[in-house]
Amino acid sequence: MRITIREVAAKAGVSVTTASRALNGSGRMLPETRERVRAIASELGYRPNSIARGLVQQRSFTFGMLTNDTYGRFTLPVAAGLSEALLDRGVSVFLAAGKDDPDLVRLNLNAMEEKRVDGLVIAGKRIDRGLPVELPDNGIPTVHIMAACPEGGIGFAPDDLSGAKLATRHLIGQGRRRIAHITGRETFLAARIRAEGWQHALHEQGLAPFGPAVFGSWSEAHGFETARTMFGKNASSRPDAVFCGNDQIARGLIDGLGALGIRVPDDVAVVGFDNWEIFAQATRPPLTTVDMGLTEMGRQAGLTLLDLIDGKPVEAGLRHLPTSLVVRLSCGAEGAAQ
Amino acid sequence: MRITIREVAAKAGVSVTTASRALNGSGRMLPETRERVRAIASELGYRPNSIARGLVQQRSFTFGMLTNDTYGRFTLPVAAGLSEALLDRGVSVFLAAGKDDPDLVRLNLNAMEEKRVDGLVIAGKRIDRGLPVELPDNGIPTVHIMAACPEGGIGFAPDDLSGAKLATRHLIGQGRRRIAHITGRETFLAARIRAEGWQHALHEQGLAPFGPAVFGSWSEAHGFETARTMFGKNASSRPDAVFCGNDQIARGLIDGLGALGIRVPDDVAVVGFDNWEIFAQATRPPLTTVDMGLTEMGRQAGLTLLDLIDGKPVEAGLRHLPTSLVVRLSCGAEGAAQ
DNA sequence: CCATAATGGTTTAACGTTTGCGCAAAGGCA
DNA sequence: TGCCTTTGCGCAAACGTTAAACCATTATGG
Repeated sequence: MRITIREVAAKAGVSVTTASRALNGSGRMLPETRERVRAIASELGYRPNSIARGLVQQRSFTFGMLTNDTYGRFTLPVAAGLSEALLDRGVSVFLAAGKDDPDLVRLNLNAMEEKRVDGLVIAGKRIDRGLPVELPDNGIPTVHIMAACPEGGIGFAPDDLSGAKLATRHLIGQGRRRIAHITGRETFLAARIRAEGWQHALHEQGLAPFGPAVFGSWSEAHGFETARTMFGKNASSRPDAVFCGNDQIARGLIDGLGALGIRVPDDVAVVGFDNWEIFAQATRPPLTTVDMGLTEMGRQAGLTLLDLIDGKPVEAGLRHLPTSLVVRLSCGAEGAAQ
Repeated sequence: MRITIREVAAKAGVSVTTASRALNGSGRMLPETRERVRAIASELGYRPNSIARGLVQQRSFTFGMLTNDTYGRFTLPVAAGLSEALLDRGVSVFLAAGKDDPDLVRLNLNAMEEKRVDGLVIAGKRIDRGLPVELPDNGIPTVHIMAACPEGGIGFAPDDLSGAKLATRHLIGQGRRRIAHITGRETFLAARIRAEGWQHALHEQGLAPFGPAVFGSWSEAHGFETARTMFGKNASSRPDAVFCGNDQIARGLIDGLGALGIRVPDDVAVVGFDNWEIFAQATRPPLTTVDMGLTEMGRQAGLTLLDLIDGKPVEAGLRHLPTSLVVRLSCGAEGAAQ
């Protein structure tokens, strides 16, 4: 049996209450008493029982994170930021990676309700789709990350618009003028917004988009194929840079260009989106790309949830977190980071 | 305030005790009474408070998973299997993705102790390294997944040996005879074992390994470079197949071969290891690779932990779980799955 | 010197469950 | 009838902690 506060109190010769207060830094008592209790607690290896505390305080010091991202590409950075922000507040995070099966989601949601999580993070893969389940209003403070955020809810998403502008402007800054855009399915809001950012940044400088945005799947295959269709023609009618909607498309494009004997970044500069590090770094050449700040997003979501629980005023709505450009070699910049 | 069992009992006109027993299917009572209580509970939307139950039963119905895999490539499939196996037993899983910082690990470990997790899963990236922290003997049942397993502990790992044999035999079955092996750092036990499996499978058929195993980093770059060194010579002294130690090396190799004008699978068949799906599928051609059964590993770890907690006899030691070959196109097989 | 406040605690109740034990009523058996 | 068993349920304690209320003692202010 683990050691309880009762035994600490007994050994210290004080009441359980006093021991509790000594350890929590609350109440009034002789500094000497507090120290004695603490010394004995650590000597005995006492660990407060978070469950018992939870029962009386009506809090579990526990958050739940529900996601449908099976590969963990988005989930894990978010979860890492979340955990990290909560660690020193004593809050742990349940992770339920539940695919898109409504029944599974519901079961997980149930489990979290029974566990009395203090807060809920709904994390998705796209900003215009929510869970495959109507979230019952269970009174649990909730934030949404990269997932559709219901009316009056609180959401976090990357600022796709300025991310796209960042990438495009950088290409312009590198002297590129004929900048194309290859991206994912037009049904994705993110794809439409990024395309819009690309156009904005170009118009800003009096440049015209190089053709319409090429929508397609979010896959390498799409990038690879588009290399052929876009660069197959005579060299004079080719773009000198491409901003891609994600890193996979960018990589497919680069590989496709390689197959056509077109050099990156010499002939064509390429910028991706997502900064999926393990992937972007391995691209040849390493991929310049827009970082969505997922870890920071997780951190902020955690802090916001804490505020919400503490009853602090929290503004509803969607927060677009700043993105940043990670410059590697595919854009032709000098002195790029590896 | 959430609705408690007290209110259910009151509305059903029974004592709290009877209500509890009705809902848990324990005790003796009129079937009619049991049904009435249950109906009222669901009508009221009653959710048992897992915290209160945990306090009296001295269990939290909670596992902790500690990992140092930042990308989630291994962690998320394992976590998915774990959660899934535990869901219908009412157990949820805390995830702490803690890099390799000893202090962070210790903090997370502390948090889990205070949360009174019933079981602990230590998940790593390699089978010959454990946590950067000496695990205190806190009496919490623990299993290790893809991480060094202390004396007398319980561990799960892919069967690297037979996985490597599987891959190599498949290449032999495709008519390949000059089979090379490119893999990761020799300091990794997994690299040495896979190399051994490769040799075994060849000797089995009276074939000699094509040169020594080429150890290096676990990266695409290593595969890409080795394409040059291994295939740069005259065509007669080239392998006709390569078994790679992971999917990244395989992909690097394939890309490198492409750059040399060597066709996969026509000239050289390639098999990887890991079945990192999103990656293997996007390789051109799609990568035949060894699946480590990570999800199944998570599931088994969960079930084992449950047995351990229930006091059932569980044999100590490392369990090597079967791997399977996922045949795509890079090995030249007919009728391969996409 | 009295009223009041501060100090350093303790006592007691509470959080929402489960569970060992008790107990009345009904049934079975000789 | 008398005794034992079964049925159906309630009482009360327990899990480990926090927190509101209380209390005796000592210090403070006018």
